[in-house]
Amino acid sequence: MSKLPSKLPPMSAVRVFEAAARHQSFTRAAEELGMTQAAVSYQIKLLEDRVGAPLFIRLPRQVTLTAKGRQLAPAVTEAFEALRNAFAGVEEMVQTVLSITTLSTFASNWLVPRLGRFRQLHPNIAVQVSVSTEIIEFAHSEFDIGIRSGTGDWPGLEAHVLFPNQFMPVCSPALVRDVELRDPVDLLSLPLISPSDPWWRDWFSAAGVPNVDLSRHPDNSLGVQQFEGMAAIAGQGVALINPFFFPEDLASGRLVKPFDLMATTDRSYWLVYPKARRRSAKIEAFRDWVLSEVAGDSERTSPAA
Amino acid sequence: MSKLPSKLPPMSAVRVFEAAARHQSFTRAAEELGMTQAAVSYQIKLLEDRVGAPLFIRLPRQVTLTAKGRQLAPAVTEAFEALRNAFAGVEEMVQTVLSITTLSTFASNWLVPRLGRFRQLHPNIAVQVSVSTEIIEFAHSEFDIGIRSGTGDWPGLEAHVLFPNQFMPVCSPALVRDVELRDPVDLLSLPLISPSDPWWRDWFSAAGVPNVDLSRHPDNSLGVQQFEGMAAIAGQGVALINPFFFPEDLASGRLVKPFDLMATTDRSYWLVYPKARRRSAKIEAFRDWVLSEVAGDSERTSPAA
DNA sequence: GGCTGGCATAAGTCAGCCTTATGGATCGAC
DNA sequence: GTCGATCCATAAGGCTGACTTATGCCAGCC
Repeated sequence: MSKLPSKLPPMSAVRVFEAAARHQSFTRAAEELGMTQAAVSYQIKLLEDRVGAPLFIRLPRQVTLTAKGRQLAPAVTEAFEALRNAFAGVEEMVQTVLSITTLSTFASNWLVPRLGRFRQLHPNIAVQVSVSTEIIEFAHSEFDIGIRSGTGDWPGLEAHVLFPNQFMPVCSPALVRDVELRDPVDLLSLPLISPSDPWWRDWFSAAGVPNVDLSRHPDNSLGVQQFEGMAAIAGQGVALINPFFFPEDLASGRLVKPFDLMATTDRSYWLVYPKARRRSAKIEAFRDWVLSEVAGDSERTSPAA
Repeated sequence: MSKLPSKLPPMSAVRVFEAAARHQSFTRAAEELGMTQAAVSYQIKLLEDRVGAPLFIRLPRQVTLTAKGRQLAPAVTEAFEALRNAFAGVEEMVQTVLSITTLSTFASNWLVPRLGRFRQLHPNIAVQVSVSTEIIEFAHSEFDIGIRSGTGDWPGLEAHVLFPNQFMPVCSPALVRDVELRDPVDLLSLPLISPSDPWWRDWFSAAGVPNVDLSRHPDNSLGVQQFEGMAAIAGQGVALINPFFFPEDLASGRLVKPFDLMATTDRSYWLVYPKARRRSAKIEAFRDWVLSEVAGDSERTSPAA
């Protein structure tokens, strides 16, 4: 592939040489590198042995580059400058770009509408949102933060609970205007959205209607809560949704709750990130912001209920 | 001078990253670098911690660069390539350029006339000859080899004796054609070249003429044996020279020895170089060549004498 | 002549790099 | 489906070798 790679000398020595050549002084190079003059002398000698020729001429109270040293110095300085730039660029990217993998409905019905506020708080952080229905392993990806549903036991991940994964039937007020709903079982007379969703059974169960038969209902499954909510608003039927995702629609009355009964699960929505990166400023900023937003949600909904 | 130098990550880790990025494989990078796969994994993780973001995505049986890794890799590879080139250039210079500091007469009357043969033997070594009357410290210079006169006790230097520092009066045959020289003291009737040279007293001493008074002779000192020999050939007087430097002139009769008496000294001509560099191929080559040439000289002169 | 500034050298210590060993995960073959 | 091969991660431990401290040397400079 390439002409014999001609092994590079130890990089630590090269780095010391670069500083010493720039300063034409071992002592000042040592200061810059935060080590002693003796260490610089040691490394230079090492490199000279490696190269097979002196790189500095030792004059009484100063050092000068030899011809070989002069040939080497500019190229080395240039290479290190290039490295510094490259790492500075990545460093900036690391600090300013925050990438999130999130569940679809959380993104559309919770995160995206509020992102404007985060951008105002942290104008120098660019948020990249990636939507996925699967849980993405951090080891197999390059996301900074994830929003996922589960029980919070992910090894190696720091997890902050956001809100419970719970469900309640909702529908458009028009759909139930002329219907008398005294008992949960009455809901079965209305069209259900995504009736194949297993949570329906759980909700009826919690409502005292076990072993409900939903096979009769046409399976117009939408799969994504956001769409189910939209369908409900459009009056197409009763959807089982997490009220956290539709605060506006519930507050404005676009969606109504025929029964104020929540089916709870053992799962919640979580904000997670690798434990090792918990000190990252952008991660801290985003986490704190999300948690404060969630706290605001609770304040707004809980006392009102 | 430059914008905050933003400390570079440990170079050893960067080097490992470079190889791993090129191969898209930790195992193959380890092979290239001559270390174990575990060491590569360790260094990569180190760099990722330092940078604050993953650089590789760990897929089942391979690794891929993340966006940050992709941003970093080309720049790093380029920088290392530049370093490799720079060091290769110096390496070549080290191997192919041999610089010598030598005494003037040795250069003109011994070395230069024979250098053609050395070049034939080693066409890939370029010899740079620098003439100096002072002995140059290797620590304060960048010479590979030195030719100097002395007793051979230079600490840190490998020293090979070439021939003794000895003297004999010579002159043009014309100068003595009509002169009867029975006794060394008769030389005093002829013009002496560089009579202020202290070796004259030593030679007369060795010839059984102690405390000779040379103050009468005009002090037309030339200082350099080469010039003294040339003056003698031109018939300007009797010169005290080292016959090693004038083999041709003595053989051809352009110079004659009025008395076959050599004044010896405790000094010799030496070929020296730093002990630490005795393994250098070009130094070995030159040293061996010089010594073989000197051996040839002795063969040619000694049996004849 | 002391004093200062700069580099070299010796000795000793300790961090951290690398190795060995092992485990987990996936892919392919049979 | 099981077994083996491949590749990376991780833990534990050893050992190198990069630093530090201390000292010496040399040359200018007051």
